[in-house]
Amino acid sequence: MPELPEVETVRASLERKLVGRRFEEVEILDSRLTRPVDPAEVAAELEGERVSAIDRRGKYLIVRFESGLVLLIHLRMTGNLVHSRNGALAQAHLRAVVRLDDGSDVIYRDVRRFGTWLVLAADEVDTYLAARLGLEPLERTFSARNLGERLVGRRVSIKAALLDRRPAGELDRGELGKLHRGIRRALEAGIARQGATLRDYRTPEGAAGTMQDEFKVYGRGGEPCPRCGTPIAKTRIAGRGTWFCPGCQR
DNA sequence: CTTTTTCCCTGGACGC
DNA sequence: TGCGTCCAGGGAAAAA
Repeated sequence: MPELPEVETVRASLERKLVGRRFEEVEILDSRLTRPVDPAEVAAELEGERVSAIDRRGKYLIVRFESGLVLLIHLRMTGNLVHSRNGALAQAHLRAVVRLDDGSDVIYRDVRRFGTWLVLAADEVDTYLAARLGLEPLERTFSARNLGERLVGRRVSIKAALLDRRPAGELDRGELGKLHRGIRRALEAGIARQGATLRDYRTPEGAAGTMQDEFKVYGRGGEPCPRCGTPIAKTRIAGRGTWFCPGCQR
């Protein structure tokens, strides 16, 4: 599933290929992608637009055009952007195709159809994202202190970052510092390895990431922990599968 | 307000 | 070989 490192990998790749290019022809084949907006309307809005920048905020890709128009893409579970110089022939689960002015194509595939494309005006983007996202974890604005501030009063576990099952609001300063550093290190390692390919994720060049090779517990229920040998346990937190070592991560 | 559950969606794994 | 069931999970929305 595309997490932040995967989305950053996609962003960096598309930035190299798309900035300065014009969207000559846009075809949206799945109406779920733009729902509730008519896909033909979105396609018509995008045609003729020239890309000025590709940014990212959280897991959102932000395609900015010279006109000020913005295309916000979220890959959700299985969304996949591929850059191709040989057309979009017979791709499975093809949901959209963008023909660029250099003759190449950006192909959007999505097995499970959770991904979204949303067109906004430039001045709407910050408001839209701010309502949905917290601080950007690799920016300077994200500090251990403001991480702590956001956890005050929260009683749920910190699973998002660490499989520590204590209430998130009870972390002291030292623990917040460790969590903060851990979040950044994990994200940076993921970006350096082009993301993790557990099943569907691929870079726009079609390559798999390698971060999954670094995972120590994910998907390894019952296997011995590589650090202490305790069998890895699986539980469910906030509706999501969660693996952890009961020896190292109590 | 916070937290939990349900929903969306498909394909792969598994049991019979 | 085939069919039913479960699971994966980001995020919105509904329920608690």
